[in-house]
Order: sequence, then C-alpha cells, then structure tokens
Amino acid sequence: MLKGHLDAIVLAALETGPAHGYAIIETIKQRSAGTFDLPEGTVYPALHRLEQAGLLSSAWTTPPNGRRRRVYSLTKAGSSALGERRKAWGRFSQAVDTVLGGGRAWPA
Amino acid sequence: MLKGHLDAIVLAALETGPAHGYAIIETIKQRSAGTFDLPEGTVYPALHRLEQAGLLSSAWTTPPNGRRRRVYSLTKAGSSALGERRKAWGRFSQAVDTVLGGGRAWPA
DNA sequence: CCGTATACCTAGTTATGCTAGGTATGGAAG
DNA sequence: CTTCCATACCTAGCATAACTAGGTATACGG
Repeated sequence: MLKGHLDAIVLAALETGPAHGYAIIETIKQRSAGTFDLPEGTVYPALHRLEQAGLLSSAWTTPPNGRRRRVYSLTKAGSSALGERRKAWGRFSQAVDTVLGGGRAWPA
Repeated sequence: MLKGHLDAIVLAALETGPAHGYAIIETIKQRSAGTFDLPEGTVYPALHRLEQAGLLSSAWTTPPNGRRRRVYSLTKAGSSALGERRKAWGRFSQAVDTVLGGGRAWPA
C-alpha cells in the first residue's frame, strides 16, 4: 500500500518529461530500487483520476512501428500540485519520524 | 489521513508505558507538534483492532476520584510488531524520498 | 505460429480512517 | 446548585484508496 502518496509519486515520475503508463510503472520501480512495484490496476486508475483533476493531460500516440500508447504530461496545475505534495510529504514524514522516535532520534 | 501508519504511531505512543485512549491521543498530538490531532473515531477502533490482534492488552481502572479508564499496554508481540513497523516505515519513507527526489536529494 | 512482453482498461473487493452521532462523569463557573 | 465544558468511552456507517482479478489487443522472438 502506498498510503495516499501514490499521486505524488506518479507526478514526480512525470516531472522529467511525458511518459506512458507502462513506462511510469517502470520508472517508479527503478527509482525505488524495486520497493514500489505497482500493479497496473493501481496506476491506470490513478492516472485517470489525476487527469480528471486537471493535474495531467494525455494524448494517444501511435508510432509507425509500435503499440498505441497514452502519453501523459504534467500540466501547470500538476507541477504546482507536485510541489505541494512534496511539502506535505516532508511534513508528514517528519512528524512520523518524531512520533515513532518517541521525541528522540532512532537509528535507521 | 495517516495512511496505514496509524498502528505504528499508536504502538509507539505506548512504548513509554501503559496509557488510556484519551491520553494516547494527547501524546500523539504533542509529539507531532499538533500535526496528528486524531479524532476519537480513529483511535478507539484502532485500539480495539490492535488488541484483537494481540499487540495490546487492556484493563479497566477506576481510580477513587476519577473516571473509568481503559488502560492499554504493549504486549510482547506488540513490542516486536512496533520494531517491524519502524523498519517498514524507514524503508517506505526512504523509498518515497528517493522517488520524489527523482533519484537525487531534494531540499526539505 | 505460438508464447511472452508490452500496453491498455475496469469491475469489484478490502481495508482504513473519518464523520457523526451517542453515553456518562467530574469539576469549574455562574 | 445547576449548567456547561472537558474528560472518557463507544459504534454505525461513509468515503476513499489501492489492490485483485479479470479482459482486450499488438509486436516480436523463437
């Protein structure tokens, strides 16, 4: 479970440029060193949600010698949403660190 | 939303000693500097779940000049579960940091 | 030509946290 | 003394999120 941070992760995967769903899954898997091996049933609905919310835009591409692909790009709203999500993640993870540590640092 | 990390947080709040539900809520609020101000409808069911799972044990106390309180303690299983949750959190937050950073560090 | 990897999709299940209520008591304020 | 607030517990039902488990179709290698 990605526990509500999936959106941020997907948006971050698109920050370096447009990509299609399957590639996004690969990017996330590689960047997380295999920790986040997301099933398609998780990612595709998320992409649709994010597009619905105006954070992504999509276009079909049909390269001459390739399969049809739906390529997603960050919209301006998506970029700024990513910024907010990052901040929210920072606050959240900081707070969890503190609470889990009982107020003091704990070894990783 | 605490996104699946509520159990770890509650367990951690009980690590320093037994406490009752209301006090647990206060502890979490203080430790997180107000970030996690959990509604009772979140915490009480969680406590019941954790007891059901054998990670907590509870007993009613009725102090001479106080209200009735249900005091929860970490069981041995609860302690070890907390250890695992901490490790899981470490891995998870590390992975999210990496993915959100696009492979590089990003400023807090 | 057949299997595997690529590439997309969705209906339905499950879990989880929260909303919104309810009950009851102790202590402070008026 | 009575009224109100903080303490203290509880649950039913809602919303959402991610996942399971299916389905479709095409390119490419053996």
